[in-house]
Amino acid sequence: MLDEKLQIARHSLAHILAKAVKQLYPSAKIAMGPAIDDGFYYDFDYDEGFSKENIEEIEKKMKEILNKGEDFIKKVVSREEAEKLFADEPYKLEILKDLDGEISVYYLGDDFYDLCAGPHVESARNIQNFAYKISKINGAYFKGDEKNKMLQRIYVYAFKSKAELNEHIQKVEEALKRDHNKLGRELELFTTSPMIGQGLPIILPKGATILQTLQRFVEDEERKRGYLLTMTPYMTKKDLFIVSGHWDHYKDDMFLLGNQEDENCVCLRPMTCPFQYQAYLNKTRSYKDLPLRYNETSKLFRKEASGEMHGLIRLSQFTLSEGHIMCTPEQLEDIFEECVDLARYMLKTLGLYEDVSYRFSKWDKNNKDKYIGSEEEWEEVQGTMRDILNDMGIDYFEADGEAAFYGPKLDIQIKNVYGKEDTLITVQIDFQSAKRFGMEYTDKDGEKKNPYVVHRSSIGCYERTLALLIEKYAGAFPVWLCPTQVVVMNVSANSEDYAREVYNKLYSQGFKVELDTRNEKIGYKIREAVAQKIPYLVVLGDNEAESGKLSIRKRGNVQINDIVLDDLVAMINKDIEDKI
RNA sequence: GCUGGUGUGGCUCAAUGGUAGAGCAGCUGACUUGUAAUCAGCAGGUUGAUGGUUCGAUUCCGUUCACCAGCUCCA
Repeated sequence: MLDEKLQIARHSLAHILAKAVKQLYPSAKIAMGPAIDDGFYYDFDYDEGFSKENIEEIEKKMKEILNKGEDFIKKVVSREEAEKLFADEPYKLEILKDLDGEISVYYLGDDFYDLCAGPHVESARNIQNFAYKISKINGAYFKGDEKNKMLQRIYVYAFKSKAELNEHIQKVEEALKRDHNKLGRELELFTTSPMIGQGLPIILPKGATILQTLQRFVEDEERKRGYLLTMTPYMTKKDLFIVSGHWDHYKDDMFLLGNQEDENCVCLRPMTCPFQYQAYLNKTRSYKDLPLRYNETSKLFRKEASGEMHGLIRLSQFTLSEGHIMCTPEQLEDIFEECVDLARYMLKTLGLYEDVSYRFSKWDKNNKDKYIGSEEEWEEVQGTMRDILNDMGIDYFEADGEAAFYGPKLDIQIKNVYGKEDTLITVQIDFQSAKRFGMEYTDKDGEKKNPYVVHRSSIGCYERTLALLIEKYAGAFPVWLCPTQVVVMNVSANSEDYAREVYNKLYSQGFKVELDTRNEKIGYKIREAVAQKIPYLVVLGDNEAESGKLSIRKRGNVQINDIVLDDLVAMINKDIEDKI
């Protein structure tokens, strides 16, 4: 829970910022400035843009204003008065239009006032001890609408004390060291190429090894849970997506081969759903066949806006642990729970369970064009979903306008090191597709009925998951996921044969092991292995060669001398079995 | 897509209008060394690309591509 008083103080500081900017740059127009998790921001329309020098001026001016200790004085005004007061502030007038009820203006001294509902601290004196620092300045659309003008958003960290501020700044710096985009490249997990283009990373051998381990794990677990694996095409005639509704609702996000008007136009698939429906349609289904669980490790292709793609989080081509379950209405709740259970099992195994939040993503009834199905149907299925979520005791938050075009979703959300939230896993109820594709089952009573379709991912997008794992573990992955679990190295040429022998034994145990015989660079190669976060280094010299034992260095700088190979094998196996 | 930033060998960084340079990594040879650096040598760059200004551009300007953050959109 956010500290309400703290948020009021931060929001009050936002007005101090606005006043400072207005005094320094009178031509700047003010928009709005709410409190956020680590401070506040304020949006300005200032065509010159704010420079680095401006930042210092602004911070200094804020201090000056704070030191005056003026009171925040509220005045309730009529709409006409407000329009007069803000005649020169077009964004305030725009905001005014959306207001109904009491219109309040807050004064801070004689020379500054702002249209704001409040609440604020009583006086700037109350927040004089706050520590703040402008963290970044970025563009942001007025009212979050890309059709509106892009304004300059000044983000400011704000905390009760200098110590808290510094602690936060340090925390942010530490977090950024785990940035998957930097670390993932350093650890040689992936790279990108300008010749290939945006959103199309090259997964390097170490990254590929991790993804392979993950994929095998996921597919094995899904099989245990009753899923049937499909392998469906990467592309299709557009007919498939016309029936599914994607052609109308998703065409702009698809890669199309050939002229889209042409009958032979081919689409690269942005999702696997309708392909698996065709598998369902392969023969007549009875209620006895349900639930029918299909899974597929799918390569998907989505045309994203150029500014959207980054690192391994948002890609043009990505791999989804995708699945669809066809079930009867009676089975829906159990199936939904089973999907959430699978997702949670995956999160626990990966160590991400504590890091996620649950979003109940609903449609936007003011934007019906974006969806298929009637209002009654939407309200009904969302009601069903809410009941299930409540029955499960999931602590979720609701979000309007985040549903898929065919149904509501439970999105499992996670934040990256920048605090940006993305969907990791999703479970969706689809009440439309079966009808559209004529998917039926013969029920006990002999009636043909449409099944529900539950769309779900089990670890979500593999690339994105890898990104979050890099950040979670700062590259020091759990041993079962490590692309290199053991490095064997020799101190001098004398011990090279022994190192080879140990390497071969470990290799034959199935471990991911590397041999490094550049003994003339022993210091360097150890540092290199440490930097690569290798779980086990086996360093061998004359002593070990003679005794037939091993000296190892475990990740975290734990030195263990004179153990036998079987001990090491047991240690690694235990790590692998424990997963985390 | 929009706003802003960045782009010099594999990596970390120099050079700022005047012949692109260093350390590490790599390769060759010597050394055989026990946890932050053994020695010597070699090789590696149309300074992301492209157009312009200039006697001369890595440096200034335009365009473009890529990377990063934010907004918008989304797995």
